[in-house]
Amino acid sequence: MPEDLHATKLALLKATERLVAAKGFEATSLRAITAAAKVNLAAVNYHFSSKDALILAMLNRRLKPINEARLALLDQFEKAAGSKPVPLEKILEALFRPILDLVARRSKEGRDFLRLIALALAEPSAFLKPLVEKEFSEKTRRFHRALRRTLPNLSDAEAHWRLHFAHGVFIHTVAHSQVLECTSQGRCRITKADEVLRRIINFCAAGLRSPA
Amino acid sequence: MPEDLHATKLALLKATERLVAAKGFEATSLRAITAAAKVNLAAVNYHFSSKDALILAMLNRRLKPINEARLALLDQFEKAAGSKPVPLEKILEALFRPILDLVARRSKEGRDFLRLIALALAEPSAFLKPLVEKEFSEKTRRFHRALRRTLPNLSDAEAHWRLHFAHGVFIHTVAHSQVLECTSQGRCRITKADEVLRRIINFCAAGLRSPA
DNA sequence: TCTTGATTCAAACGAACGTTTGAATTATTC
DNA sequence: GAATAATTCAAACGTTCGTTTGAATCAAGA
Repeated sequence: MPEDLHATKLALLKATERLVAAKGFEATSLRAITAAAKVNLAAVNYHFSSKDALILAMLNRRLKPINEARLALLDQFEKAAGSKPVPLEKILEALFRPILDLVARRSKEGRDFLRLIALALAEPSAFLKPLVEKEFSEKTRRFHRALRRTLPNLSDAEAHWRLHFAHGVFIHTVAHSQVLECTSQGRCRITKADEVLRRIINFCAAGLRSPA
Repeated sequence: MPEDLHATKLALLKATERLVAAKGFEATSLRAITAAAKVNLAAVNYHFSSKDALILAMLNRRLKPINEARLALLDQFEKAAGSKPVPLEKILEALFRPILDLVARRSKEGRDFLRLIALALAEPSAFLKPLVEKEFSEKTRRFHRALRRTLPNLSDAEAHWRLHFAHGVFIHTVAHSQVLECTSQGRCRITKADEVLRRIINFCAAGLRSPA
């Protein structure tokens, strides 16, 4: 069943990704998308039934494999740790590496995707809520559990707060990297995934370990 | 010159703040704004000349006093420190307290404003760029300098990275607090400004102090 | 080859948008 | 209190939007 290989659908998903990242959800028209994808205007409603469904499909196409990779990495680190808790730095690596790898592997598409996450989080429009909540709640639960095993002196609430903080570091850093490039006058750039990962993990690990 | 006291302009600014925070920039129409403000549709173009200018005015109305308060606090702490560097926690307090105080003082309006910052950061539309860059670059420069005095072992670039991280913690935490409330199943709430401030400062200070 | 289903296409639909207009109304000044 | 400026108002402008339609085109299976 080569549903996703269908040339028209794929072209639409890619064009949507690029244009929405550049212009935002509402400001990107179906006419612009179909023109960029070189397909007919009616193709969107034919293949996806609506603009909202197209955008959801576009976000899901990237989100799903990334969240699977995150949980797979966490699984792997948990197995490697045996009965012991997973080292804090490994938990953070499982959380952040899949997205940063996407940036490194396919620079333009990866960056676009990060902008889209920031957009989706900020966008108050209702149709994105289910996706954001589903995406966040399940993943957060798993990582919250691992974190409490590794840092047992953290209370349940404190672990939630700090995981939220760590997420903030990561999302803000990668989604608004142009602000950093601007304020640092080009001295700081998000190019090498491993270097950025190391900096972020270093910062977050210290914050997470901080005594109350 | 009671420009800002003009009832129509003020009603428009307030209604814009509320509606844009709830719906986003593009999804909020002038018809919805003028209806909520109980003024005529043409009042926007008469008083602000365009929708974009209205939104910029609305953002500036909140941003300006907050950035002034941030720099004033930093000044105050620098004076108090005399010739010594400002304590790290004081730098962070100067950076974060003015916004959190707005949340505490006027809960609804403060929260709306934080959503607006996240929206403005994520929004790729061009007309916001000058405001965001102006807002960030000047303030960041002052705080970057103070940070390097307090943590002299931090390289110039490292200080930029970590200040960016700290900003991420703060903005993400307050702008997307509903995600935290959701994933923690209501156990974590952004209500008491002082408690949130303490948690954020504690996390960020540890991250900033972390050895390379 | 003919038929059937899937896909593409040009064209149009109604709705909503930001903005403009010019007259009506209100406030200010002399 | 008349004259002048500032503001409000209802109505309309032209544009763009997401979606729908029905015919044209394509791809196989019988």
